[in-house]
Amino acid sequence: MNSVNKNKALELNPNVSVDCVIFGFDFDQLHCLLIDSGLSKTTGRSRLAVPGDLIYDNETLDEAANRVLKELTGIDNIYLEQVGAFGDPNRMGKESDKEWLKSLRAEPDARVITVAYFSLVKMHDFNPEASSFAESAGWAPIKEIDELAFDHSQILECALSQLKRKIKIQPIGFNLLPQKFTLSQLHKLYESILNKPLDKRNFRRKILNLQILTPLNEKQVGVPHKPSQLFEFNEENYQKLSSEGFDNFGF
Amino acid sequence: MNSVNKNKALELNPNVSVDCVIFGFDFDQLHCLLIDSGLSKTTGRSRLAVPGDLIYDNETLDEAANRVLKELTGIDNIYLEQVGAFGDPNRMGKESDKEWLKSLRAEPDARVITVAYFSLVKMHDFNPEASSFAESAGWAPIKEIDELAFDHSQILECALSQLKRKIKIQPIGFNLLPQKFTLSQLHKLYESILNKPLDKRNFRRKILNLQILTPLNEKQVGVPHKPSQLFEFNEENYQKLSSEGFDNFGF
DNA sequence: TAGCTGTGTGTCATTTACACACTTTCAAAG
DNA sequence: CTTTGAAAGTGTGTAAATGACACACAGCTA
Repeated sequence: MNSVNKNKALELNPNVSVDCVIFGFDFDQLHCLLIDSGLSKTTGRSRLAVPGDLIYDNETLDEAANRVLKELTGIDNIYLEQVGAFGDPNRMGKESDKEWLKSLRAEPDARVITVAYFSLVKMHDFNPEASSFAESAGWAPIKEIDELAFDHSQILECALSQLKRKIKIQPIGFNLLPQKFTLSQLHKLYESILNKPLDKRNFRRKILNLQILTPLNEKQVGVPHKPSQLFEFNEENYQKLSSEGFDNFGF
Repeated sequence: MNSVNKNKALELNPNVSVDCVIFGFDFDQLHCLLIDSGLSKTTGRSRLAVPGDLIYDNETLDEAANRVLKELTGIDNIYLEQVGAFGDPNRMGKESDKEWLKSLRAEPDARVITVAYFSLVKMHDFNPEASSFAESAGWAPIKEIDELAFDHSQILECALSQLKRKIKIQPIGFNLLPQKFTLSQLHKLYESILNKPLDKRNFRRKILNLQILTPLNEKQVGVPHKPSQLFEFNEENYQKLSSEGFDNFGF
């Protein structure tokens, strides 16, 4: 039905979706952006899920994921990485999810394979409270996320473990921080993602040795303690480093 | 057409396939199992590809990949790991591939997303020469593989880099060797996969320190040089090690 | 001006990485 | 039977990286 249609431009593929695990950091904890089904008429409870959509037949998977992100947050050029495909035939089979699915999909019973992505956004660039998704989307601290709809708990878990692995070998964490940040903020970010304490002095030493941070002639203002040095990420040095075969932060 | 049909049991999903990059090791080089399209009637040339198939609507992605492996090699329980999804709308658009596709698929123009896997087989357990695929499947040394059909070059590259990453943090290489093997064979295997020389003594020291090899009271026989000690992989110790948080071979 | 809070810093002991060369053992050839 | 070739196996010293660890200071607030 869908797949042999020559006029593909506006055709949703009923069998393949993308789901985006969107991470954000508020200088204290790692968060994840979730959408809410609203209260179910039958169960009286609501379900939470990671945002996603079916793909169009003329877009790549990456384009579909970027589209979902753009529609939800209004932001382009978000850091995005594929996590993998999830295709259990019963992945959307929970009774409690079917009602929601019927309101979302033209073919709610279709078997859908989803391709999961994780993305990193500067949390303070996007406040769902102020967007058109105020009602249905919000940041949840990772540690407080309980069971999600469909197979999204499993997807979140995979995305998080990929993030943990990746952040140790590439400085992608900078996508979660504003352009100017302090070493303490970066330190806290690593601790939040890896979910374990890291020695402050050793952390500073390792990060600074990498030479991918540029110290600024600027300090924090308005903090009730000694203001700390601000840094920015030095992409040029990182490029140099990675072309020479850099691959380990070593935490 | 496919997706809303309730009688899914024998229904191929025309939009999703799996492709399996099958690695093998002949004690000298890393190989990959490829299938051959046969000579094209129009171009007079043949195309090589990684084996794969559309999925059935009632199987998981992992099951589909296992099925492809079983059909091709006759072997069950092959080590298998997902690489990711590949979904460029034009991934099968090369003219030279379309002829082949027409002979393979009921809907050769359908847009197909494929989920790639890599798998590791004990090469000497499976000799395609002796199988029913003698004509169309064979081992090719990785280094000699040129351009493949569809987007399979890209898939192979991703699979290989995932293998490189993975073999440094988990002893999955043992899936490529017979039960009894020598340290030199293991050494050569690592060099072949990582595509770089590794210092012999440091390699031996690191591997032996992991305590995941059991030395056998057996030596190589019939070799025209000092016969070497045989080892086998000690799964028990590995389990212990990995539950304690082992994650680095450190090459 | 006292008190609080987070910033910022150095050393040492241990571990790990790496570079490097010679002797042993066996089979095959002569 | 002796020689030869080919790969196995083994130890040490040096340099670099890592991990553990504690305290003084700056700047704000009250």
